[in-house]
Amino acid sequence: MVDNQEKTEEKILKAAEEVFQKKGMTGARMQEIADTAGINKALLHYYYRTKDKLFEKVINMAFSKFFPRVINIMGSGISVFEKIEVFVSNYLDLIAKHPFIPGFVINELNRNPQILISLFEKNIRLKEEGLIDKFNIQLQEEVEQGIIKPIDARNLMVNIVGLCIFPIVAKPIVQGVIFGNDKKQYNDFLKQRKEHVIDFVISSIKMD
Amino acid sequence: MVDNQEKTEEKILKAAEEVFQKKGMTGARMQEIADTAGINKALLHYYYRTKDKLFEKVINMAFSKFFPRVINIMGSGISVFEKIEVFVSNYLDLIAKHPFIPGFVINELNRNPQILISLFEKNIRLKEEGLIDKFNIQLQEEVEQGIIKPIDARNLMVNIVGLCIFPIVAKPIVQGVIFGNDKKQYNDFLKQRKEHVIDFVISSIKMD
DNA sequence: GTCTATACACTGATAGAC
DNA sequence: GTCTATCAGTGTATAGAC
Repeated sequence: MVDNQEKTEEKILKAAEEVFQKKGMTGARMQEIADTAGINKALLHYYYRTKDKLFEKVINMAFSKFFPRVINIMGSGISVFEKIEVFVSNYLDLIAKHPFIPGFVINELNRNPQILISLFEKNIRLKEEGLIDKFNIQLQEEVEQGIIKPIDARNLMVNIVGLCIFPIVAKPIVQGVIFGNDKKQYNDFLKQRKEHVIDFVISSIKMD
Repeated sequence: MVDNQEKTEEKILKAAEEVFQKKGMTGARMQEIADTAGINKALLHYYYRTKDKLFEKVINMAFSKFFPRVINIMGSGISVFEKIEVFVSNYLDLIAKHPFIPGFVINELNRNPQILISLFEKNIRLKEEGLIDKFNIQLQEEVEQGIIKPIDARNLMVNIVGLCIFPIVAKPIVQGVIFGNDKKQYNDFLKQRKEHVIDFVISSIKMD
């Protein structure tokens, strides 16, 4: 019954993803995950002996969904402006597809920072590859050429990712405080964000 | 023993703040809060009958620490550029003083958005006062005067708050991924953030 | 592999003495 | 107000039948 096995494991992971992202590690209940997967609680422990093991798998999936692919755009051979455009566009699409992952990962990492170590082992090592340093070299070249105003790669990258992620992660506050809990206004706001963020960032660093 | 009463309640609230912010609502334990406060678990229930009541008090304190005061800067009589400067400066100081509150509030609000309703009742109602709309009118005036490039208040405010909050809320990722877990580099990064964010935002919207 | 039943520990909350 | 003792409920995890 390899077929059933794979189907069950798939169901478990999908259910675990859903419940963990909604309730968090401590708030999630094995019972609820079992119910969501349409299986028995004991079967959950048959596949993943402990809640910790299951959680580790789920947060690993979440992390690897966001980091490996998109961040490599930074290493491609296009100009800084093009990189900003491609990155923001891809990143916002990814966030739209998985809106709960950024907040979930950030929150659980804050509660237990040592998770990051395990995450690094199983994902692409950014530091070793020197991606950020390489991007910074390109950036400073364009600064010297007078294309871009002085800025360092760390600030720029944090700004870009923050501008992309914040409106989603802080959805209750943005929708509640800024848009008086009007869902439509909030959704319309998100739709125009891609264009706006690209404009905002490039407008900030482009030399007059 | 009014003196002792106040002291105990103070100790409880301080301990509850610490534990709830560190572990979250579901992860926090009444026992740990009692231990941190140096009192008995039963005494906790004597002051706050349930965990929910205590949590509500704590998240209310956290919320009211961030919203009422600083956001009113938007309503003062200074120029848009000055508002940005004052707001970012005050906001980053406030975050530095209470680095765990933004992530705590955002996370708990995501898990239980209805908290916001109770929060609104007990804090200044932003929507009714039309603060954002007033700020937008001022903004559009300066746009028409050719001082500022076209931008709406919602995008600008989300950008500013996001740029301030993100590096703190996502500390494990920023410190871990961007700075290879180098604490000193991360702290140095935070120190230069105030100046950078102000520059970045104004540079983006200032008409050439 | 999948189920039912259950063990065992922990947690929030209360009772009652001081 | 503050403590000790304790209960009822819930949670993770396992045993054992099929």
